[in-house]
Amino acid sequence: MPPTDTRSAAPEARQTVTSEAVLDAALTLFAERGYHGTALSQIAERLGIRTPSLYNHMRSKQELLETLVAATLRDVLADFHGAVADSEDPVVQLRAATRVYALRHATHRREALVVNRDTTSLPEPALTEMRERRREHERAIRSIITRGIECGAFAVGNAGLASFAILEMSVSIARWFREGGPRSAEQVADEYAEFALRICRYRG
Amino acid sequence: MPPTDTRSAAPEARQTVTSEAVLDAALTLFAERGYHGTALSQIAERLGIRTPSLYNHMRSKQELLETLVAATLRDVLADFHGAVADSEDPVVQLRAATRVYALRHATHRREALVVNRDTTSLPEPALTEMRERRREHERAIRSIITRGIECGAFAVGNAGLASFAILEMSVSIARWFREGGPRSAEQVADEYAEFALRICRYRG
DNA sequence: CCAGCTAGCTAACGCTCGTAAGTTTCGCTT
DNA sequence: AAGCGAAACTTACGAGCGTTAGCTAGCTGG
Repeated sequence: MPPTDTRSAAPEARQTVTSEAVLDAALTLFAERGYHGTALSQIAERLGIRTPSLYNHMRSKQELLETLVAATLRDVLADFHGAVADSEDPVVQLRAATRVYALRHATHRREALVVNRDTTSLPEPALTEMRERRREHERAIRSIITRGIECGAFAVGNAGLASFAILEMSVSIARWFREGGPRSAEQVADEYAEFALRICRYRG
Repeated sequence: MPPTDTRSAAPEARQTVTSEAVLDAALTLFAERGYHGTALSQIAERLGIRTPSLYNHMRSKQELLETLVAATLRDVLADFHGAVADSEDPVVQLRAATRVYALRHATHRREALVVNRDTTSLPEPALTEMRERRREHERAIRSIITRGIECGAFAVGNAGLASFAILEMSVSIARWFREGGPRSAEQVADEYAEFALRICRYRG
């Protein structure tokens, strides 16, 4: 990720901005103030260019949001499928799935904040598509819990309720986690994976 | 709560809007599209009046948000203090505190969504004040957990992590709960209170 | 060494926003 | 019946938004 120094002190080099840098700046500001609370002028300022120059690297403000959300949800699902591939055991799978999900929310805080706050601001074809991806993830977690109940590993009244609770407590890590704080992202993720199993009443 | 019929079919009565109705309309729209995503014209339209007429019932758009957030956080803290007053037992207190918090998020979904999404859009004196109230709540939950660990009722690695997880999984109820769905608000609240104790590893 | 592409720039657009000022309408009280 | 006040209205403003058009400078490849 290129931080793209807001202003190069030396005037010798023609500074140029990549579309990755635009996405990165947009990501930071959307996470901070929300999509509607962020003006393109603020993104441009952060990159050291004028507002219209942004259009050399993007098609529209909405496209920025769409790209960010789509990429994030794609990565989340990829994480998930990678995590549950190693085993068929619901206990192992739920621990691994929660771990990668929690870990992602600690290490990709901005993405998580934007997805959770501003997905609803997407234009309609994309909105439904993105909601479907989230639902797919939720259903997958739920089915792990259901299988765990069936085989006696879990004891929880309602798999849906548990899956919501597990996912959303993990999401919230993005709100308070700070890199360089008392706990590493991995430690937090391990702890949350444990919480997930406790919610499902696995006596580990 | 006065729903204030958007348009009275009968033209006989001079329809008049109260400031409670304005707050209610703002609450609905802020919850739906976010503070920055909502225009005063939309609030006015929902009330069947013209935009400038809103100023007979409020001072500014920001004041609307401030009022809504302040009232909600006040009620949350009142709920909490009412819930933990009955007992000194950390197990009983954590169950009761989680129950009322979860219940509030099921029964006051709009308020919860606005507080969680748009508190950061508040102007600076209010922002710090509101953050302080949330922190106060979080500290109170954490201290219950810490006391539970000390007396051996709970076994959890870190009280802070657990309190975050418990609070945030409850907050998210506002995102999916629907009145008239398969489970009542009370049932969900009870289940979540149980989740909280499981996270803290109380073998109930 | 020049042509062309890239990525800046300025200027300007049309629109919407929040808000202010002043006016009209209408029900209630006296 | 008159008058007052509340709450609606119209009109208008200045600012800021996202976006377009057209121009310019500089690096790159032939």
